[in-house]
Amino acid sequence: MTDLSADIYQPAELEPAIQQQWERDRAYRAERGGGERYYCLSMFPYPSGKLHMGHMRNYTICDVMSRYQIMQGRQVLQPMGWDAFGLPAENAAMANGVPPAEWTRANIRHMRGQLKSLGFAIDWERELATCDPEYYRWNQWFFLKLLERGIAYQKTGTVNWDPVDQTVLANEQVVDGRGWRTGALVEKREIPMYYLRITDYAQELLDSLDQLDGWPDRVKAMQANWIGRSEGAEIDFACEDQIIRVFTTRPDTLMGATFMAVAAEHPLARRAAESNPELAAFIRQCQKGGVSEADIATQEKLGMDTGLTAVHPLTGQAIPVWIANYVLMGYGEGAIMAVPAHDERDFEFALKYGLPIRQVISLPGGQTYDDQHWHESYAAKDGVLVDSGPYTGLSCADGFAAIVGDLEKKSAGKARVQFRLRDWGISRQRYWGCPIPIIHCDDCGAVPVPEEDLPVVLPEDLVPDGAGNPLKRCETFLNVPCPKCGKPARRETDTMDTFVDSSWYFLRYTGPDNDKSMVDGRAADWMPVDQYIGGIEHAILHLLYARFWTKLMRDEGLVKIDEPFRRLLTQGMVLAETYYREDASGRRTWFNPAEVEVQRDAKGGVASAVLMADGRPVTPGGVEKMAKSKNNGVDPQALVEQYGADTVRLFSMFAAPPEQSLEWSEAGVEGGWRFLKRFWSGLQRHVAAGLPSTAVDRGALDSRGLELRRVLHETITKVGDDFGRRLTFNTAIAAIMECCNHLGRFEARSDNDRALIQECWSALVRLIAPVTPHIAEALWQRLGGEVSVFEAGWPEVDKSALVRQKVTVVVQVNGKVRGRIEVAPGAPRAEVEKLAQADANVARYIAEATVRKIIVVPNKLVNIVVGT
RNA sequence: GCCGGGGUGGCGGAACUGGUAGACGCGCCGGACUCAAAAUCCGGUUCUGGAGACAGAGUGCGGGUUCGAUUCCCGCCCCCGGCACCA
Repeated sequence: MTDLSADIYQPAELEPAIQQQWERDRAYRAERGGGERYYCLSMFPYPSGKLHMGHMRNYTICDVMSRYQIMQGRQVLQPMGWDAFGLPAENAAMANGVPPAEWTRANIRHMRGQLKSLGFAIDWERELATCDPEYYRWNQWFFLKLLERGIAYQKTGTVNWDPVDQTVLANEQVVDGRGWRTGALVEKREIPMYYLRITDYAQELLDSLDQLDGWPDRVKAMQANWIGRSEGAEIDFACEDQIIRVFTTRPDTLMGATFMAVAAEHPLARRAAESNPELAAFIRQCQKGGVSEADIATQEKLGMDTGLTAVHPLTGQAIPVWIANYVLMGYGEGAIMAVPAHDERDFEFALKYGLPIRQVISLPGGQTYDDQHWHESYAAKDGVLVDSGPYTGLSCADGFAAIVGDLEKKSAGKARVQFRLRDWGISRQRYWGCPIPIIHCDDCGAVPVPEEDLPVVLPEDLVPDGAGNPLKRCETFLNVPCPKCGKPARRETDTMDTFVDSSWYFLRYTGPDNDKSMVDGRAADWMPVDQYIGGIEHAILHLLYARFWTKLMRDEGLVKIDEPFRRLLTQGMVLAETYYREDASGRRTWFNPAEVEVQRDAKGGVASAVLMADGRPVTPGGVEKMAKSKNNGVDPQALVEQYGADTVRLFSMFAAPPEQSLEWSEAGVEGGWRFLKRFWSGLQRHVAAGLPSTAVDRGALDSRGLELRRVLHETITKVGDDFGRRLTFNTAIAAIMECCNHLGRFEARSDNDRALIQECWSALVRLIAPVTPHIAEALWQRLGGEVSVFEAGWPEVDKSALVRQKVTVVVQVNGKVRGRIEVAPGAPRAEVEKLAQADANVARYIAEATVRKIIVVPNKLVNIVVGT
């Protein structure tokens, strides 16, 4: 049967046909087959409209790992869903008047189709969207449980306030301290919000990081720093009839405290301002600007003396109390004792306002304090206390203990552990989110919605206009009788942080059809997730909240696990070159790389770039993250249509290891396309000559055959290790390409050689299958496969094929390569040394010198150390 | 500002535990095929010198440890991610 069209690689016809075959067989239902379970999960997408390269990369990584596990005989769950609530839908609504629900659902439809065209082994029967009431009702239900347990509670929080639109702004809506739509100067404002006591779990979240062997160390380090456990002391300073409580990690420096500083929101600051208009004005000034930590940390340090003094708990000395904008109300006690000699921020502040600086820790070499050169060593803990009264001469550690001990005796302080982590504020003053199930009654206060009334359904026909939450104007939503007393009451209009939605979706995938409970016994079958894959930008917040939520559900008796994700892979960003033209006023117009043609010089360097439309030059603007603002986004869909899904998948796995950023390159895609064409035609030529009827006879192979077979089995070993352990798909693909190059140079001289070629193709098709599943499936059939290539199993390594007759050993003289010798593997040291010195080029370097030492690394290297 | 990561040929990257720097791919150069081009195939390709054998230099910069450093240590520079309401 010779079908001529089958001789040409035509992914546009091939891929949909293969996909239909998989769909017909329901090939990727998680429950299919037997074997050990493997849950392979990628972070679900926000349905922003179109699939972008970052999604494409994320889901391809996940699919490669899933398919590799399927080929290992495992039962694999690879689900997909939609992180469907959030700000972009409201922005889109403002821009074109479409309700967020409509916009979101249309995007989901479109993106689902795009995902399907990429051929992922997803179990679509488990798909979920967080904007569906069947999903978010469980957010609400669980929130009520947390309220009962006291984990959820209400307190005020600070938000960005746009005074013109009279609305709360997200941090990203604050641009240079101004509201994005109105341009008005943003203010801080305190409003009531719901919080979750994540700080109750701070120690456990920190401790259980140790269990996460499969997580990158850098992510664990970031989380540990974020949680920020510090051991120190709380110290009370009397100030008139009040107490200022501070937390410090350095009670040993207490004798060096020369002033105190409180946050602008601190009760003492407010009280002092009541009788002092200047202070009140300063506090108002501190109220300006955004709430983000980066803004606060980089702003100029400002302060003002309150005129009050506090009493030093040990010396009884009066020290001034200041208001300072670098003291945060949200951390510690909102007040600090300032020790300018041993804290860089206190130092900067003291220098600026002429406050005294008192050194209380000795410095290396008996150095004394120098205003001009504040140095990090001033924060060191390895000196001894000086000028510290009874504590002088103690080490920092002993001073710490002695001072805390004395404070405890005086009831003026005690040792305490403090976390940097703050409780999680989950209230959002936005429409497009999960309603917080609370009813406000004038008589009964904030009343939880009774469980049987859940879900509180979000009306889907509202259109936000930028001036506050439209739920506040939606009478049918707002008006409801109080569940306690039955009098008219109003619903809470705040919705939940979308991080709530994404904190447990991976659990819901295990039983998405259960309308009786949040999760069921199936969670135990699949959890924890064996492999989680997503962007490094989620290293802290999402992953911390998901870990926290899992522990909350455990403590509610819903799951039995402590940690949700066994292994984590954080993928890098997708970048592309940018091109622009600048007009007379310096404004830049950005051109998409697809519209630009690059011209190269004789060495291959970039000589110039021109816009294809008009042939005139454009300026390369460097490689940047794909973004609308730089117009350097490349649409995966267009590439799938041009080259097929397999080529796009191949390139994105080949161009960089998954953890690193990936630089987009059209030429690189072409390279992937050429490889697949060669792979296809090479295999077709072999098939066209007729499939061999017998397996290879290893004993009958000549040296060329043994060499090819050794390369093949080394490749199988390497690819298995790269897919299964190292997760470096780029090197796996390189190894497959290299093996193909060997195979292409191999000339069949006998039927046994042809049987070897069959062995090679049979293995190579299976090795490449996780990356390029469609072509592999098609070629597997042509090789005579009767079941899907994904049921065919992973090729086995024949260890006997790996044995080498000779190895090349490098010979160095004083660390520089001077020659190479061939020896039998495991040759005795003496023989290797002799051969190395006998090498003609090596001999030139050792003839005139004395050999002092010879280092031999077996089967690799000889280094002859000579001296004159 | 704080926390985390990165920097290797013309380009993306490889070198896994301190042992041949540059695998694989792109680009470029040369050749074959073609009337010609495209596609395809073959060869070369870190830089400098040399016809070559070979030699010297070389992994952001400056030091250090070591027989040997892209890899370990110290000090810098630049780029990227996160900083709690973007997701």
